[in-house]
Amino acid sequence: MPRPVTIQDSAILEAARRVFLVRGYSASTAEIARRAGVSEGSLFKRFRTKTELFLAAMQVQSREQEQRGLLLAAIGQKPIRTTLEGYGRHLLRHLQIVMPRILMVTSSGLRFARHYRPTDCPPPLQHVALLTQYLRAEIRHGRLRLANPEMHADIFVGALSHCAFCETVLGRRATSHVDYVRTLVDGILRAGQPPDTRRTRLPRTKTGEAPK
Amino acid sequence: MPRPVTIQDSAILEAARRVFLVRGYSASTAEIARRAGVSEGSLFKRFRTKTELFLAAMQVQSREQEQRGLLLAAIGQKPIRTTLEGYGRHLLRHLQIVMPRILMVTSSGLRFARHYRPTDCPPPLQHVALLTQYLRAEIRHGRLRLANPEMHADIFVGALSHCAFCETVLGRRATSHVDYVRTLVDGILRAGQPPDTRRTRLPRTKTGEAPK
Amino acid sequence: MPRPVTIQDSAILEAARRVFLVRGYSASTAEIARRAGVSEGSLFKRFRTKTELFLAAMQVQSREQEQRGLLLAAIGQKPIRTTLEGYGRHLLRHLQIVMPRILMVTSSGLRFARHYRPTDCPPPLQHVALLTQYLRAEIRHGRLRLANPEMHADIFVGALSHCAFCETVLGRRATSHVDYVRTLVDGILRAGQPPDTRRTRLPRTKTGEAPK
Amino acid sequence: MPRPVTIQDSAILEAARRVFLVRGYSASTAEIARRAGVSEGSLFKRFRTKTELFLAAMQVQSREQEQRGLLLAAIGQKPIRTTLEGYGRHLLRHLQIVMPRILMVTSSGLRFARHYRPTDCPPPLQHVALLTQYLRAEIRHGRLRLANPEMHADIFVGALSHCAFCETVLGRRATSHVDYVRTLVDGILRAGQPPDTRRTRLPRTKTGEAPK
DNA sequence: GATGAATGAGCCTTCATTCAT
DNA sequence: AATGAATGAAGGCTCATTCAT
Repeated sequence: MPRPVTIQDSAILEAARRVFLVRGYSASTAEIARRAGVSEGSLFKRFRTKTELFLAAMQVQSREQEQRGLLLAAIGQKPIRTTLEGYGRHLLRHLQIVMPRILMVTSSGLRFARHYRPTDCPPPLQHVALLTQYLRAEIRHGRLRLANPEMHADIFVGALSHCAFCETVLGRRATSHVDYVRTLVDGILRAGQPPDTRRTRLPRTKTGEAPK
Repeated sequence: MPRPVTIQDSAILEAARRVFLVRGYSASTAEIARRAGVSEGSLFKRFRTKTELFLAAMQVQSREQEQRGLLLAAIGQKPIRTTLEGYGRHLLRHLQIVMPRILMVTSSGLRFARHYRPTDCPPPLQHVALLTQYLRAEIRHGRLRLANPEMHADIFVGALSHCAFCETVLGRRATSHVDYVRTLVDGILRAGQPPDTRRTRLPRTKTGEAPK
Repeated sequence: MPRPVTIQDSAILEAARRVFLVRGYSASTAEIARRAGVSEGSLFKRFRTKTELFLAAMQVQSREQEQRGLLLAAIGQKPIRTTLEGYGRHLLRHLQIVMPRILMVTSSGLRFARHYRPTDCPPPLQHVALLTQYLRAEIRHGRLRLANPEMHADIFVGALSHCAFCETVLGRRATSHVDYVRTLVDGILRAGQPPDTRRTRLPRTKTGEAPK
Repeated sequence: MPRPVTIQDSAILEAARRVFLVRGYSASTAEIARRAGVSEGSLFKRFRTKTELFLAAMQVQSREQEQRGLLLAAIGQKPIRTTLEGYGRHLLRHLQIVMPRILMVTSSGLRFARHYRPTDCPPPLQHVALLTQYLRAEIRHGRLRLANPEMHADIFVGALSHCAFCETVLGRRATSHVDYVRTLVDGILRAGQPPDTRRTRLPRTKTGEAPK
């Protein structure tokens, strides 16, 4: 009757995460073991190699499927603004967690591709794809008018991603996330209107004309 | 009278850059020396420390001041669309170079703060500040109408930054940069129109209303 | 439950001593590890630094307190000659061990002061102090007559120290230690007699007179 | 017509000496060159190897022959006390210079023997030999009575050597050199008197009897 | 003759990994 | 299962020495 396992993988992974995110991939396994309150031997019983541990620690276990369900369920039902703002705020929180880890993996010298199954679409693009799917559906329902939904999805995700990126690289910043997301949603809702209409409101001769 | 210098710092830095950007900060100085066709000893004659070499290699020598001049000179003169698209394309090219290096430095485990003067505005925010300055000026000239120029500048820079970020993390991608920038510029030019006005043009019953 | 310790610090120290005493401080840790039959890694698990190892190896664990007790217990009891000769022989043996190490540490380039507490009396002077204390006590007991006990103690220790020094620098030598010590003791015992008295016993016209 | 030599060996040697005596044999040739105000190239033009430079710097160019002449000339002429004190003071000054170098060479890992021509008698012993020769001569002249002149010479040189040794190892010290030498000379002059004579002055039963 | 740029061997030290208990 | 002692393969860095000018 073997002795039961007393060391939780989660404890190791959390310690590894804390250490790797501060010291980079070059952090030593010794420090991680110490932080996890575990012997180095145990570490390597669970993760055969440092790289394996690193990738596991940087892996994100998220409830993305759930959010995906919520977004798709809102199609044609809930107000677009409300839906997009809710999704945007969720996505930003998610990216705040994911971003430092992506940075770490990318710059570890390990190829990013190996981190995710090669068949999967890589995470940032997944969000763009999902949002595009939503926007297209709303367009089909006639609730939204957009010439290029994929581009807009990309800009929307991109801005949030950039926000998370800056916070990761520079530390906290002052901008209100709620306002930030709202402005992004405004951009999408406004895009339905043809720019020509608006242009009449500004001095015709000087501004905003497309280059010939 | 001593033997003339035959090893250029630039050659070392270029080799270091190539190696570091692929293998990360953990890349060995031996490999860098080999790539530069130089002895390890010479490496350390020029850069006393691996860290020093790393930071020097990741440093960006850019002609940002020049672009800054171009942008500010266009105020009230050149068409806004042309100016913004030109600036956007330039910024994207710049970010493609800068992004991988920022990533590397951030996640090297070296403390970022030590290597940039804390009084300086950090690079990504500099671009936002410059663009905001431009947008405000055009608004003052009555050539543009924007409720929140800073936010828009942030979204503009953010989207480009994200674009560069994705390319860095995932590798090349297909999207046309020209189109991408144009869509972003559209967003800014369109933003002058109040969303309320537009909303009346879409079927009332389906869009943007508060959830029942 | 972990693997039991199989490498004794003493084994490492002994090997280090052998190597350092022959090759000097510049001896390589690799050679020491080889001599100790141990991996270099293990070396640095025990001694964090080459310097630390060096100083530990040069440290002397001696039973000086014991000898101190013996000497002081003899005051007023055992014959002075016997006591001094015994102490002298012991001191010489001790110095033969200490001398090469002092030499090594002194000229290693490491600053001596950092490794001995500045409040402590440095080792060679400790012996002088102890012997002086003994001589003074015997003088107080009326068993010895000496104008300058400290000077005599210094000469006594000095001669033995020099003996050990020569052996260290030149290698073994022939002189009988027993005779050497006896002569030194003679010097102290004889010193009680004023030189003037003695001088009369030698042919007046030839010795020690001031030059005409 | 070759360009004349502008760098003096003596300047290099002096710099080397200063550096080696402080930093030990591990001192770098770069530092020595810098201290000497000379390029590393020039250093190695003069001394083919670091070891060669080291040994040359530690070599002593002294006027020992001169002192030898003075001492031997005094035989049977000048008062013994005056002669011995003069010689002692000279020897001490000499040893203060020689001692640190002997320490350095001994602990450099280079074999001491190689430093001096193997046919020569090593320096400390040379002094003992010379002094012995002098004492024997004075004994033959009937100006001195000593059972064991070699032993006394050895003690005399040894005490001075020890004095220099302590100063080298510990730094300056307070003892008056003049007094120190005088006491040593006293020891030799006194030794002529048989210890038995003196013993009568002390309580017979307790002190100083030779062990049976 | 003098210089200092260039080198490569080797040093101290770290660290991922294994292994005996 | 869990420990931590032990290891050996690098890694960063230094330095004596050479060489083109």
